[in-house]
Amino acid sequence: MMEIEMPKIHPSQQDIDLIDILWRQDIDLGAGREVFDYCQRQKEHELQQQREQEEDKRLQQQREQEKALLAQLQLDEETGEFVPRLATSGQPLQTATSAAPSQVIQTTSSCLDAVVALAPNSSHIMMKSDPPALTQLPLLTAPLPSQRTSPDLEQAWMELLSLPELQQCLNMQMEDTREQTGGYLPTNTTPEVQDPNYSFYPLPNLAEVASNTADVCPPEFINTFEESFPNIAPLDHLNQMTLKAPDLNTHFSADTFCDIFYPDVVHTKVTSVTLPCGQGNGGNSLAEIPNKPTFTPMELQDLSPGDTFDRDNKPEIMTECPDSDSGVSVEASSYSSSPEKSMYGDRSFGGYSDSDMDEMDSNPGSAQSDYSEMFSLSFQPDGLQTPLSVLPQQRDKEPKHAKTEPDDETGHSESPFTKDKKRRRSEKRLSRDEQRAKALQIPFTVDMIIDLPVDDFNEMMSKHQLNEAQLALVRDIRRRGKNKVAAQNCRKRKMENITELEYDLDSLKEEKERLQTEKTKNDSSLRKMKQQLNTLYLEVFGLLRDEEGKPYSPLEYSLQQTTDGTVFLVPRIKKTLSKKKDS
DNA sequence: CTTCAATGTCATTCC
DNA sequence: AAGGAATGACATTGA
Repeated sequence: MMEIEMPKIHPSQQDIDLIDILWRQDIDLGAGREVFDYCQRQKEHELQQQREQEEDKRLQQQREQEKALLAQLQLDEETGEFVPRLATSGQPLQTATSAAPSQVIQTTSSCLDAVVALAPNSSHIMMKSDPPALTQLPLLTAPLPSQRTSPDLEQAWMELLSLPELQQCLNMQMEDTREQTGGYLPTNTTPEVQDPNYSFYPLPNLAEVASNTADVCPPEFINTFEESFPNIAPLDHLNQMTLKAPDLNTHFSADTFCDIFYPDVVHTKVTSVTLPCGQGNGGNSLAEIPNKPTFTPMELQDLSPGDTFDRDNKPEIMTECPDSDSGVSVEASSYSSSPEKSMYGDRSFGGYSDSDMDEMDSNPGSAQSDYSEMFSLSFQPDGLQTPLSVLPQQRDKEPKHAKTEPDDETGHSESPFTKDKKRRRSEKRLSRDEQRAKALQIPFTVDMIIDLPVDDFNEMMSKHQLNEAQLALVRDIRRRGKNKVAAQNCRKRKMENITELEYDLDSLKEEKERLQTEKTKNDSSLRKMKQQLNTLYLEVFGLLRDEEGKPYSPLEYSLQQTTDGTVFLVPRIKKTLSKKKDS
């Protein structure tokens, strides 16, 4: 898999990087790493640091620009777009409620920074993300380090976080959780107020993560890492070692995310499961990754800031969230006048509805190809309902913009995974709404929802207490189900009509042919009869004699027959004379 | 990569 | 008025 192209007199950058990788993987190179041009590496390191400083400056400027932009924009509730803020309208986007604990505010601001840092075009980042979404972040960010795909990945993030249904569902679960726990979260009652606290949950990029981890990871590891991925994209040969990036992130993610998201609140919980970032030997973990995904589902849950909200009391939240993003329809968003709708309401932002969510089910994005392989061991098609179960959906989001399916192109044609994927696809195709219903824990089967008569349906609904999102989903499922059948019938009818019309057309063609044949026969017959008549006429005319016994001239006389069958010999002259008189 | 058929979905109209 | 059928239009998906 790895191709080592060593034999050059002066090792190139790629060679050095490759040596680094090998070294960190504890692969015996037969000599110390310094042997492979230590001085050059020092220079490179200095250059790298210089570059980083410039990059930091740039990021700083970008953050300021973003903040300025935020201050000037206002959310359009109807279109879900940001529009230039009017002087007197609306609340400041970043208004923190008085009820919000200080650490939440702190989280928000730090998150903003992190988000801004993440996204080069970070205006896109101004999407909503409700707190439960945080539960997804570590796991979803796991593949982040493979930053050569960062544009795709960022886009995937944008899309994921922008999903109205995701927001809606998560938001509702947030509310449920808050009700049960009386949690520490801000007790906002209006979406507008809620927005600022939930709007910016960061997706730390690699650089950010690395810097944040500096206090727990040995500097040399960081340096090594930074050197190894100085400009990650160009390292093509690293593409064949895709395993490393996720691992790096797994090491960073625990503390990093906690620090960024919940500097105070979450830390205690997370540290109990913090991955051994501080061990300092990145090489070992790098080498382990391909065979041993660092994140197990449980770990992912533990690392999820979101479960801080109430992990103990409502573990099912975790199982619900992954799918719940797909469970809420556009209408759900609109019904609840949720902040998400105002952010990306209706279809203005690509029209993400529950159907859009489903698309994620079957289309792994390019950015996650490595990712899917990484988690192929722990991934359950739909069974575990661990946070990982969000993966297929998230991955499905991709193809809209990255229509390739790198999973099939990675060269890892491991049949089990491929088969599993195909199987999941077919399952997904059969049970889209079922997955949604499952995600929102709808207590009915989709068939019941669709097929029951209205009265029975209403009765069934009245027997269960469903929240708004569930109701909306049930309505959507029923509407879609009915419409799906209607569409099938319609197409069937259309096809039948077409078939019938084609049959009619054939019949008419045959009829036409038959009539033409008949016409030809009749014409022929008519011609024959005319001929016979003419012959008969001449014969009869030839037999006629005048008083002197001479035959009548055909020029002067003609035979004419009246309606009663009597035949007269009529002189033609009179006829011509009368004609002259008329004229 | 393009094309095409099948299918799902949405919007709209009508009953 | 609500629910559903019908259907055109569009998007997605897989071959």
